[in-house]
Amino acid sequence: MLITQAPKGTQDVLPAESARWQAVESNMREACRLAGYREVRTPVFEHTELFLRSVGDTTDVVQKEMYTFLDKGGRSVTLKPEGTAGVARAFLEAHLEAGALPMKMYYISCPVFRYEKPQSGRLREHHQLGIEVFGAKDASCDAEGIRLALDVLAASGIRGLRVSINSIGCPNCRAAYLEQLKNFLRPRLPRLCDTCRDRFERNPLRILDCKVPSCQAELTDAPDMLGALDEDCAAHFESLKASLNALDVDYSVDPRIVRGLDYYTRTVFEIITDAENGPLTVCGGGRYDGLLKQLGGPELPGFGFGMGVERVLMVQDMMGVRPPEAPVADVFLAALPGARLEALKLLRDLRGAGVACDMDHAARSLKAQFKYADRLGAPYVTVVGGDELARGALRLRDMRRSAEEEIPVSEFIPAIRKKLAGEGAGV
RNA sequence: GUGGGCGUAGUUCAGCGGUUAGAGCGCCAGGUUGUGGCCCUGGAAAUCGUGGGUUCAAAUCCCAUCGCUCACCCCA
Repeated sequence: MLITQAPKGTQDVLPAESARWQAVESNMREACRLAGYREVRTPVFEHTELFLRSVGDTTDVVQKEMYTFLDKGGRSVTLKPEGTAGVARAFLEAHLEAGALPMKMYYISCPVFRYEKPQSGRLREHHQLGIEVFGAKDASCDAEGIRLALDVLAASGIRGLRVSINSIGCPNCRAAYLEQLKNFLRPRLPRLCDTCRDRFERNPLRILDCKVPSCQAELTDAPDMLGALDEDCAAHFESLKASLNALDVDYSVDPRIVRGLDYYTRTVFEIITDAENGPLTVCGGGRYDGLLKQLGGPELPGFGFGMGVERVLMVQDMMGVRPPEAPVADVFLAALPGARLEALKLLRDLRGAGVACDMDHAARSLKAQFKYADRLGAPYVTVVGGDELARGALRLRDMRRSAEEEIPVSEFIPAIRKKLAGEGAGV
């Protein structure tokens, strides 16, 4: 039994996996650079009050999933359960509304925490990539964000995802719709399932998404939100669809997309794939025009999304997308006894010339050093020492071709660089 | 929070009442005293998750507990 164990619902990213993370992250950075987003980093924890007022104090996320605790000063703080609130707070605190608007920001592999029972694709700590834009009211902003998310996924080798969009209107038309929906449901309540009856007061929109067939049967004539949008919200939704078309985004309108965070207005969307156990959302987001005002700031619109890094990697696995493994070292220096200091000097010279190289640090036999080099994936191993070194040369072994040659020390670095440059072209 | 499944070498698993608990892969060593991968030989490695109970006898049956995992809820 090990004396240590990672906390429930957490995952280590071990050296063998970290390159995959970095690849997704660099795809995000590049897409954001091209689209004029700049990185923002905010604290891992915030005042609990921030989430109560943004995410919403009646949501499941706030009511039962937050990591909330008192610090030693008696302040209630919470590990962030999502990315938007902290960025909104930072935007307001730094008075970025006084600068150029819209302000387009992104974040990379931001840890987020939710106290849930872990299962496939769901962790207590996971990481999100995302964007937040403040001060852009047009639906072209929403479409641009969705396009960006798809571009990041495509660059990460993932295709064939479904984009589902919906509009949940503004507080005015949504309130009217909810009344309409509840009036429709009230007489049918006895025939709905237990969870739906529970949802009636808490979150009636969710009932539309119930998977129980008998509930679905009751809902065939239910009013939908899209039909209840007011004029401005309907126009915004039409504009969103036109913008997505302009950006070549294939989407479908899904009136059941709701989202579990209170701050959303108008546009909500999800990017979904089919996992073994059913649909899996890899990215979700939408518009939050009332958020800054609600936090005591100016009335400025907002839009953003969060993308789950672990889920993206999961989809890559499902689709067999596996980035090629880069060797840990391009050249491994296998030192013979008595030549370790020579090897160490050569190591520094090679690195100074930009060659990734490594050597043994465990006084191992030549055989063991070769074995280690092989496991690092090193394409070249150089034997340092012995007769060759005595006459001013090094023996270079090409591990894949099992061929060896002797190179004078003075020509060694240019020679190895030339070989590696050839590799780069071939790959 | 509710409900399933599973805990046996580093790992994937077999064994499911009866001597000293096995295998594949991995690991270490040797075959090759200056050379990896393949092959051969040998070796190390398990208080059978933990605690209690039943039994002449428990990895195996029962109970509890902890852990992992999957689904619901919700979400990335």
